[in-house]
Amino acid sequence: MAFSTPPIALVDGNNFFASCERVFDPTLKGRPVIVLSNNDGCAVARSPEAKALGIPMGAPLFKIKDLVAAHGVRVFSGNYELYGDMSRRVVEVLRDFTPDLEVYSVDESFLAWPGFAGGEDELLALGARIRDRVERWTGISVGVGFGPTKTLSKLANYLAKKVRAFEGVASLMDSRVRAQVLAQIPIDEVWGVGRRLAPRLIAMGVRTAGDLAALDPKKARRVFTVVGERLVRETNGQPCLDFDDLPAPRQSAVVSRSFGRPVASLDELLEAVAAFAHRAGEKIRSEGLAASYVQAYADANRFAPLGERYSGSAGFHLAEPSSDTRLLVGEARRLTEGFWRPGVRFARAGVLLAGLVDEAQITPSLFGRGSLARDKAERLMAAMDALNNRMGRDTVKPLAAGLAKVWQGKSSHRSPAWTTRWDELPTVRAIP
DNA sequence: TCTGGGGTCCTAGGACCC
DNA sequence: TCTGGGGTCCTAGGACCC
Repeated sequence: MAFSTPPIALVDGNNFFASCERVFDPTLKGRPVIVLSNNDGCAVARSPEAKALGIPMGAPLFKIKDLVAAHGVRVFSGNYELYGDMSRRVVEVLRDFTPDLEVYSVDESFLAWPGFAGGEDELLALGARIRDRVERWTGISVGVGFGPTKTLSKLANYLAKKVRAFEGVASLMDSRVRAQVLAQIPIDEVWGVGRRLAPRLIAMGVRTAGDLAALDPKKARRVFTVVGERLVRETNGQPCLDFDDLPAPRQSAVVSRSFGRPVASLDELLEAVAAFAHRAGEKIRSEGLAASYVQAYADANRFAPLGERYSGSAGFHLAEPSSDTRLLVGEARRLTEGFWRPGVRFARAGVLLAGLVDEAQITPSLFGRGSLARDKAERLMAAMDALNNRMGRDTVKPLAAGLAKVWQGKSSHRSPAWTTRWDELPTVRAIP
C-alpha cells in the first residue's frame, strides 16, 4: 500500500571524518580514531572505539590527552580537502537512487521519492540497497532514516544508528509505529531542539519526541514562536520544511580562525584580517558573487573570566557590490583599526562578506568605480585566481596578508589529501 | 599553555517616515 | 501640564545546525 505522504530519507555518514581517514589507512581499523577541529583544538569526529572510551563530542584535546595516550588513540588534524571529496563521491552514488536530492551538509543528504508506490517493506529494502552500495563504492558506512517529513527522517536516522537490530535502516512512515517509538526518544535528539530549548521544553513536561508531537501547535507557537509550531507539526508528520533540490544561493561567506597564540599587536591583527578577507574574496568569486557588506571582527579568549573578555567588530556597506580582493582587504583592515584596542590579546578574528549578489547582475552605482576600472579589476582577480588554482593556494596574494603568519594555528596531525593532490596519492607496495 | 569554523533563520528594538 | 500611531526597514544578537 502506498503512503499518504511520500517518503523522505536522511542518509548520513557514520562518524564521517573518522571514516574518511579510515578508508585510506587500514591500520586504523578497529582502533580509536579522532579528528580534530582547526588549530588542533577539539575532537569533532570520533570512531565508535573512541566514543566507547568516553571521549565526548567537542572535547578539547588538552582535556583528553591522558585518555589519548593511555589507549593509543590515533589523532588527526582536520583534512577538509579529503572530506569534501569523499562527500562528493557519496552524493554521486546517492543520485543514482533519485533525482530529488538535497545535500544538507558535508555528511548528510535528504532524498525524496514523490511518486513512491511501494509500502514499508519496499522502503526498507531500498534503504538497505542504498547503504550497501555507498559502502561498497566509497568505503563509507551510512545510516538511512525514512519519514514523511525531514524532522521524522532525522529521528528515523537516529534510530537506525541507535538500535542495532535495525542494521542501519529505519522508518517512521507509519503513525502507529511513531506513537510507540517517539515516546522513547529524548527531546534533545529532535532536530531543532538545542541546549536552550530543551530545558524550557522539559520544564513544561515535554521530555520526549512523543510529548512534543502531542503538543497543540497553536500553543507551541505562542510559547516558542513559529519555530516551535513547525517542530510540533513536523514531528507529527506534517511537512513544514521545504525540500530544496537546488542549493539556495549563499547569503554570506565567513573566513575566521583562532590564532596559534594570542595576538596583541595591531600589525599582526591587520595581517590576519587581510589574509581572511583575501580568502573570503576567493570564495565568493569562485561562485560568481560579489559582496555589498564587509564586516571584520576579533575577540579575546572567549573562555576567560567575564571581565577579561573583549570582542570587537565593525561593518561597512560598500558603494557597490565588489569581489575585488584589494578593496575587501582595504575595508577589512580599516574596520579592524577602528575596533582594535591596545593591550587586548586577541585569540581569534574573522571577516564576513554579506549582501552577496550575482556578479553578472550588478547595476553600477553612480558613486562606484567606472566600468573601465571594474573591468580591469575583474581581469586582475581572474588572473590571480587562475594562478592560485594551478600553482597552489596563495601563490599570489596581497602583501597585506603577510608572509610571517605568526597568527597561524597548529595542524600537526594532518593526513595526506589522498584523492585530490597528485603528490599525495596513496601508493601501493608489495610487502617483501 | 592548550577550548573549531561556517552557515541559516528568527525576533526585538531602534530609526525613520508620514 | 498636556506630547500620536502605525508602518517599514535595518541591525544586533540569539538559537540552531553540522
